[in-house]
Amino acid sequence: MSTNQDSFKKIISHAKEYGFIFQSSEIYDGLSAVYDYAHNGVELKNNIKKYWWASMVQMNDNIVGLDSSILMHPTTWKASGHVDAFNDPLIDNKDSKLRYRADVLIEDYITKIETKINKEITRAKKRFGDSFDENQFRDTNPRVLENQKKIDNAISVMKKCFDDDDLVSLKQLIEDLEIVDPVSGSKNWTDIKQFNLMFSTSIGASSESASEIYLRPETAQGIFVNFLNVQKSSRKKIPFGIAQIGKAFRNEIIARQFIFRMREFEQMEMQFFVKPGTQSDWYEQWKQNRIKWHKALKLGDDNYRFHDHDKLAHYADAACDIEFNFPFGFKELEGIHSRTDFDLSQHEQYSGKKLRYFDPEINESYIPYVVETSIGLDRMFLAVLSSSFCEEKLEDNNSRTVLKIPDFLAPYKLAVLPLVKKDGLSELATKIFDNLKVHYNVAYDEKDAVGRRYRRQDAIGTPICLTVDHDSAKNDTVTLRFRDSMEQIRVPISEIKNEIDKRTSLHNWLS
RNA sequence: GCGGGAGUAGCUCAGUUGGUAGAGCGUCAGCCUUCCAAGCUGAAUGUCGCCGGUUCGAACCCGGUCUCCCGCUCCA
Repeated sequence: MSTNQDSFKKIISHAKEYGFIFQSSEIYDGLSAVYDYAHNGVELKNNIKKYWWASMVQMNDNIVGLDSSILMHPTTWKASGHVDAFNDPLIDNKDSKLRYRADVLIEDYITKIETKINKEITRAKKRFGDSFDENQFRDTNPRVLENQKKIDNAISVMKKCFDDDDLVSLKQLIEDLEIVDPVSGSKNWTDIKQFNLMFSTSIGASSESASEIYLRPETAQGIFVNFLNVQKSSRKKIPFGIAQIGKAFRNEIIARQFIFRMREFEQMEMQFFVKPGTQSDWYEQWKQNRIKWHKALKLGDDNYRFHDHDKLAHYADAACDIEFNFPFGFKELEGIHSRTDFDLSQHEQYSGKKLRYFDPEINESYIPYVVETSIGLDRMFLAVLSSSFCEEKLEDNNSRTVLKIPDFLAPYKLAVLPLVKKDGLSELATKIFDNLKVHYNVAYDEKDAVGRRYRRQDAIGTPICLTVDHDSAKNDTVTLRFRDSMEQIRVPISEIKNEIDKRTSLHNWLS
C-alpha cells in the first residue's frame, strides 16, 4: 500500500516535470481540483480521444458523433432529475465526524419505526391466530397508533421543510425525533447545509436581465435533447448510437486523488438507442465491447474488473462500472448503464415535444430505450499514465524511468537524433525530421550524449528513436531504437515511414 | 466538511537552540563525444505557499488562510 502511494506521488511529480499535468492557476496557489494538460499531456489526451472516437464512430456505421453545448436550457436539468438529485441537504455529526444526508437519516428513522410496528403485528398475529384482523389492530393498539403518528408527523414535517427550503426546521425535526448517529450514537449535530453539485452561471450581460443556468453536470442530456434532430438528419434506424466527447462540471463536495475527481472534467459518452425489450441484450453486448476496447490497450487484463450495481439509479434497469486498478486501488473508469426510456420520456413530458421513433419494421412508434457507455477521459488518461509508468533496473545496474504508453497513444511517435552534431549528421537528421513531421508528431534533439536523449524520450513514452550516424550518409540507412526493448534495427531511409506505420498506427488497435 | 501528514530552485530534499538560503539531479551556453542518463568549462533560477503577529532580527515560534496527499464521507 505504501509503495503504491509512493509510486502515485512519483507519477504526479513525473506528470509535472515532463509536461503532462499542471495544477490550474498554480502561481496563485492553484485552484482546488482543477488541472491543466501541458504539451505532452494534451497530445496523450488527444490520442485517447482519437482512439475512442475511431472505435465508436469510425468503426460503427450506426453510430454518429455530436458536439453539444455546455450551456443548456435550465429545464433540461429539471427533466433529467439533476435539480433534485444534485441538491443534497447534508448534516455532520460533531462526535463521529461523519456526514449524512439529512433526508436519509429521517427516512432511516421512519424505517426503524415501521419495523417496530411490524414486529408488534407479527407478535399479535401469533397470539390471536386466525381471528387476527390487522387493520383493526392498527387502528386500536395504542403502541402502534403512537408509532404511526410519529411516522406521519415526520413525513409531513419533512415534506413541508423541503417545500419551504427550511433547513432550520429540518434540523429541529432531527432533534425532535432524537435521531442518533448510527455509528457513534451521538446526537451532537451540526446545522444542515444545502449542497448543490451543479455549477451555476448566468446568461445575459446585464445583471437585471440575467437568468441563472447551469454548466452541464453530464454530457448525456445534450444527446437526448438532440435525439430526433440527429436521427432524422442522419437517417439512422434503430438501433443506433450518438457519441460525444465533452466537458462536464460538478461541484464535488470533496474532489481528490489528482485528476481522478475534478470539478471540470471530460467525458466520452455514447448513448445507444434500442427497441424496448431488447435493452438487456444490448447492455450485455456493450459491456463486452467496452471491456474489449480497454484490454486491447494491453495495460494488463488484471487491472480491469466489472462492478455490477446492486442499488440502481432512478433511471436505470441495469448498471455496472468497469473499474481500473489505479495506484490508489480499483476505482470506476467507465460506466455502462441501461437507462430505459427515462430520459427521453422526461424530456417529452417537460418539453411537450414527441421524442419517438417510428419503427418501419413493426409500423409503430415508441420511445426508444437507451444503453449508455460513459468513460471519464481524465480517468482514462490517469489509467494510461499510471499503469505505463515504470522504473526499470537495467543489466549494467543503471536504472531508467520509462512510460510504456501504448505506441499509438504516445505524445510523440518518434524522436530524430543525430548521433553527434558535427560531420553533417545534424543536417541529414534535420532533413529526415522535416520529411516525417508532416505525418506524425516528431521530436528532434541533438543536445547531450545520445544515451541521455534516449532516456529523455523514454520518460515521455516516445516508442521509437531514430538515430542518424556516420554510416547513414554513406548507405542511406538509420537505426531505429525501441523504447521497451531498447533494441535497435537498421532500416533504409526510404523504409522509415513504413516501419513507423507498422508499429504505431491506430488501425493496429482497431478491430 | 472533520481528522492525520505536507508545502524551501523545474524535480528530490538539507537547513543544527530564530541571525535575511544550500546540495544532488535537471535546465541553458560552449567544449568534448563511433549508440543507452555519471567528461570538461561557465550560467540562470527562490520575496523559503500566502497574510498577519511576536522579536533588534523569522524558512524556523504563534495565529489565520490557500494548496496537495491519506482516512472518513460523497460519487447518475
